[in-house]
Amino acid sequence: MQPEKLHEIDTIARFGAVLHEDDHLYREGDPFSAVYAVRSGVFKTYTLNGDGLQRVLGFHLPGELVGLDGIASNRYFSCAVALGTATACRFSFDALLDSARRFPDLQKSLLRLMSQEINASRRAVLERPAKERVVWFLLDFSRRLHERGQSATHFFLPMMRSDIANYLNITSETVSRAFSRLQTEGLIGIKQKELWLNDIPALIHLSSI
Amino acid sequence: MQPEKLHEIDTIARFGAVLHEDDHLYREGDPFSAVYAVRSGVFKTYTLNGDGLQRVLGFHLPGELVGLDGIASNRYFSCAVALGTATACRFSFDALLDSARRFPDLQKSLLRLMSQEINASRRAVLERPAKERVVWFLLDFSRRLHERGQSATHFFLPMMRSDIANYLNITSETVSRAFSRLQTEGLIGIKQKELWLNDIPALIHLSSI
DNA sequence: CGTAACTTTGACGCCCCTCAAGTTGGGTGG
DNA sequence: CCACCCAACTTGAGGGGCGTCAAAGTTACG
Repeated sequence: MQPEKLHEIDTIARFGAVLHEDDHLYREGDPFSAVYAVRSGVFKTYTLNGDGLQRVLGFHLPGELVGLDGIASNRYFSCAVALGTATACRFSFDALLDSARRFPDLQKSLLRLMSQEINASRRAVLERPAKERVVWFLLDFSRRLHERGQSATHFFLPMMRSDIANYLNITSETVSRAFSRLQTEGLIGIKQKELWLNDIPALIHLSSI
Repeated sequence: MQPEKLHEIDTIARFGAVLHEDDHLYREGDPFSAVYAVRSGVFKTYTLNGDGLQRVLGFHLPGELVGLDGIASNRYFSCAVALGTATACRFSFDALLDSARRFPDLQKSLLRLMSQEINASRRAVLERPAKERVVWFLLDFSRRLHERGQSATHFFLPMMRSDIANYLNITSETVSRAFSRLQTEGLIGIKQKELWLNDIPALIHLSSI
């Protein structure tokens, strides 16, 4: 959103407490009353299928909005959990709607944000082979970190391999094998959760998204 | 949306001409100025990838809204084409936004519609085996027809096998084999584009969505 | 009736899932 | 501080589902 609107937003925002690993912003089925803007750290959103297993919907960095999926049924459609220490800013949805009515720019921003989610490129990548999905994930994460002033070539992956795998709809073994292969090819370096992207152009060529 | 709001909507709606097979409501990249409500017939939405191939995003029945994806970038993100004779109702987006400001219920309806698209169950089904995808497609189409007063057990599929396949991210051969298998199992009957669902409970059990 | 587009069916191969075993690293308690 | 434990990660072997390729069957339309 535009910086000149931030003072408007502040009037309806309530800052939440500091969250730690496994703390939830909200859970699937909770009554919907607010959306949250990530302020620091990384959040994971997921739903639970019939067997109680997670289906990872996304990883959310500072500045991104979570909870919009609750609009549809007045209950949250997903769970949002902190991956490590994190903070988020709460926006009462009723107040946000009211402001949106009075400020057309805010209304448009809200609609634009939701429209972007509908068009999300993640859907396209789920139709590609496993290796391309993994490369796309790394490039997407890198780009979003870079947009927030962090290094695009050296960063940490706060989530487990199984979360990445679940998000990309492949198995953690396949993610592991893809990482290993990319490392022996020299395109990335990886040590635990620490990651280097050595040849972003080559990676972009590989992902072809 | 609520019937009691329809007279409001009519004031901003402009009825378009009758469309025929292959006529487009809009094309990817066109400047975004309006959304469309399907009034009769079926529309297909799709994007074009780098090689000029289609990627089918959805099939849209009377009462459903298409074109919302254009909000994100002020240009349509997809193409919308009629599958046979069809009509659609045009809503100027600026007028719609203005009305949404004055009528909170309309604002909420719009947001709810978009939120539903974000949560669309289609995403979940793309993570299932081919046969389940096909069964889900049939059940989804059947349900939506039934909600519009048509038969849930006997109907026509206006799209080609390759469109169904593309939509479900499998090949048309796999769709064909799934149809054949379901027919020999007695769960469906299929002759050209004419379809019977003989055992919906069994099909629901198969799709497990 | 002929042609082109669509659909169906079969054979084959590869990618990725499953299953299994081994390795690594962080956390805990003695 | 060290030994232990458990979760997470890595690596390998084997199998099955689905894509690819090919060919025959079917329908629409001139």
